[in-house]
Amino acid sequence: MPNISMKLLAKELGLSLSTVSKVFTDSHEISEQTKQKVLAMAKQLNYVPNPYASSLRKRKSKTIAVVLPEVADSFFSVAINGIESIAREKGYHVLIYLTHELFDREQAILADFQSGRVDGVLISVSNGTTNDSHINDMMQRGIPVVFFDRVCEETATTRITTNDRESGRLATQHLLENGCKRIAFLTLSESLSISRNRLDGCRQALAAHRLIFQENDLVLCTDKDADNRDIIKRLLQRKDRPDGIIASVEKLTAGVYLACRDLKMVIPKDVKVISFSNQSTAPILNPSLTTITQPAFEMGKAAAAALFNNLKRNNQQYKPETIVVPSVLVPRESTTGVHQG
Amino acid sequence: MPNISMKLLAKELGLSLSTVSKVFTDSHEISEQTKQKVLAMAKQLNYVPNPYASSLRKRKSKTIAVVLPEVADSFFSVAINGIESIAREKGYHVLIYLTHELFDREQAILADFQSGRVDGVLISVSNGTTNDSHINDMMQRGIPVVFFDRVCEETATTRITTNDRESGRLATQHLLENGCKRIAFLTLSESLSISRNRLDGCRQALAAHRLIFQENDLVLCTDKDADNRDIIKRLLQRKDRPDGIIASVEKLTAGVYLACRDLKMVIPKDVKVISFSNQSTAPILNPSLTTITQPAFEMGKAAAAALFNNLKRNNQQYKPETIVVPSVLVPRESTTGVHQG
DNA sequence: TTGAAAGCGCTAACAG
DNA sequence: CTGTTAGCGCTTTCAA
Repeated sequence: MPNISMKLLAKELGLSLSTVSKVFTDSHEISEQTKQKVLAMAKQLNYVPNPYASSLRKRKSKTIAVVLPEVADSFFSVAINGIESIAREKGYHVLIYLTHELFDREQAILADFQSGRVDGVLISVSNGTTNDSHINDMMQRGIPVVFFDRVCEETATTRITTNDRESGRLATQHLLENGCKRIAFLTLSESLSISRNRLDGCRQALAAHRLIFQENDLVLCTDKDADNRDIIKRLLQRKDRPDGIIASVEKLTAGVYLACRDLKMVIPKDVKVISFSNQSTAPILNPSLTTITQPAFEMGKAAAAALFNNLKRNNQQYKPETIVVPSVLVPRESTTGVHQG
Repeated sequence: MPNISMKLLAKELGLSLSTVSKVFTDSHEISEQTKQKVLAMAKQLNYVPNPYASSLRKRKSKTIAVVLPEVADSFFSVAINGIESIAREKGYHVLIYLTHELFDREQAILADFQSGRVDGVLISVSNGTTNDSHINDMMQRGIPVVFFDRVCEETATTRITTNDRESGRLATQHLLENGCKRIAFLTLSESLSISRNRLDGCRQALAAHRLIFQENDLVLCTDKDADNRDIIKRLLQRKDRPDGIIASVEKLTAGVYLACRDLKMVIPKDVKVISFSNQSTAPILNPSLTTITQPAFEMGKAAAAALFNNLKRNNQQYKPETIVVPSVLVPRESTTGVHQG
C-alpha cells in the first residue's frame, strides 16, 4: 500500500490541494466545517504528511543535531534525555552524531549541516577541537549553534556550562578542609574548557590557602584505563606523593581506586579522593565516593531550550551568553571517612 | 549567502541540470573530463546537495531511527556507539527517540515513521509493550524493523539478543557453586523478554540441582531506587531469607549494596550478589561486583548491520532470525570472596 | 472561503 | 555523452 498523499486526499474529498494543505496548517481562511471533513477523511485514510516535501518547501527540517564526543559516560547519556524531552515537546526530531574526540570528524559532521539537514546544532566539542571556524560557518549560514558542557569560550553564541571553576575550587577546598596538604589533579586534556576551568579553580583554592600548585601534581591521563592505573600508581609512589586526588573526569575514578588497591593504600586514610562524576554507583563504592555531580539532565534541557530560543528569533546575532547550571558537591567517605546514609 | 543549488551550479558551468546531477550519482555516462570540471566548480562554490530534495525524489531518507526506553543505563549508551559506528560507515543518519518505557509513546513514535521519515528502525521495546501491531504496521509498509536487547519474540523479523536464558542459568549455577542454598531473583518487570528469559534460566539451573524456585524469591522492584532499597531490606530480613541474589537489571545493584550496608550484612559472607550489569565501576565496588556483562557495543553493531541487510533486500519478508551475542560472566569478590586483579 | 499554479532542489526516463 | 522534461509531496502567492 503506497502512502497516501495530500493530492489523493484532496481528490477523495472533492477539494483542491491547496484547501487541504491549509487545513493542516490550521489556516484561519478555512471554514470549520471543511476542516472537520478533511481531518476526518485524513484519519480514515490514515494520511501522514511527508516531512521531506514539507522541509524542502519550507526550508525547515524540524530537526536538530546533537554532536557529542561519545555517549560512553553517564553525563552525556543523561544529557540526551534532557535534550530529547524538550525537543519532543517542541515537535522536533533529534539526530545524533559522535565525534569520538576527533576534530576532523567534528568538522566533517558540521560541514554536512550546510545542506540544511538540521535547523540547529547542540554541541559539546571534542577533545581535539582547537579552533571554532566550523562553528562560525554554521552560524553565518543561519544555523544556530549552542554549546553545552564542553564549550568554545571565544565563540559568540550561547553556552550552557556548569560552574566548573567554582567546582574545582570547592573540590580543592573540601580536600584541604579534610586535612590534605598536597593535592594532585588528574586530567585527560589540557585544552578542554572544562578541564582548564576545573584546574583553575583548584589553583585558586590552593592560593587562597597560601599553597602553590606544583606542576608535577598535574597528571595527564589517557583513554586507556589500564595505563591510567599505572600512571596513578607512579603518582602515589613518589616520595612527594599527594594526600589528596581530584579526578577531573568520571572515567579516571577507577584508576585511582585500583591503584590504591594495588598499593594497599587506604582511602581516605592514606589518600583522599574526590571525583567529577555522575555515576550512580558513587554511593556504593567502598569507600563511597565524594563527587562533584553535574546537573546533566538540567543542562541538556537548558541547552535545548536555548537552542529553540535562538531558532525562533531568526536573526544571526546570538548573544554570547553563558548559562551556568551549578554542580553539587556530595561529600562521602572517600574524603570525610564518615559513613553516611 | 543562500545555499547554492544544483541548478545554479549547472548554469555556472554552462551545463544542463541533469548532467550535473549525473556527476553526483557518479553515472558512467558522463565523461571523466566533465566530472572533474563539475566537481571542481562544486567545491569552489561550496555546493552541498539538499538531502531533503533527494529524499523526496528518491523516497529514501538515508536515515534510521533508534527507539529506546531510555539512555540512562550504560547498556544503551554503549549500544548507541555501536549503532552510530556502522550507520556512519554506510552514510546513514541516526535519529534517536526515547519511549520512557511507555507503550503509548512507542506507538506514537512509530506511527510518525509512516511518513517515510526513516528507512528503517532499530528498537528495544519499552517495559509496557504488550503487543506488536505497531511494529507489524511498519514492516507492512516496507520499513524494516530490527529488535535489539528487548525483543518481541512473536514478531517476524530479526532480533539481536544476548543469551539471556543461558546467562540466567550461568549466574544461578555460579551462585550455587559458591555455596548458595537459596536464591532470590530481582526484576523490574515480568513482561520484558529479557527478564523472563533470565528468570527462566535461573529456574532451569535450580531444577538441575533439584531445587525449586520459591515464588516469593522473585522480587519485583520499582523505578525508584529508594523504594528498592527498602524492598530488598525486607527480603533480607525474612526468616527464610536468600543467601544469593541475582539482580537482573543493572540499576538494582545499588539497592542490594545499600540494603546490605543498612543491615550490616556482609557481601559475600552473608549473601552473595551477581548482577546483570555493564557498569565500568563493577571492579571498584567493594566488594567488587560479579557481573554478567552484555556485549553492548557488539549488539549495537550487529543490530545496525542486520538492519542494513534488510534495507538492501527490498522485499517485505524478513526472516525471523535471532542473532545471539553472548554475555560474559566475570566473577569477582561479591560471589567468590576472592580478591582479584 | 476556496482554487489554480508555480516552484522548493533533486532524480530519472527519454531523446538526441 | 549531454540535454529536456516531468514530477516527488508539499506550501504559498494570487486570483476567483
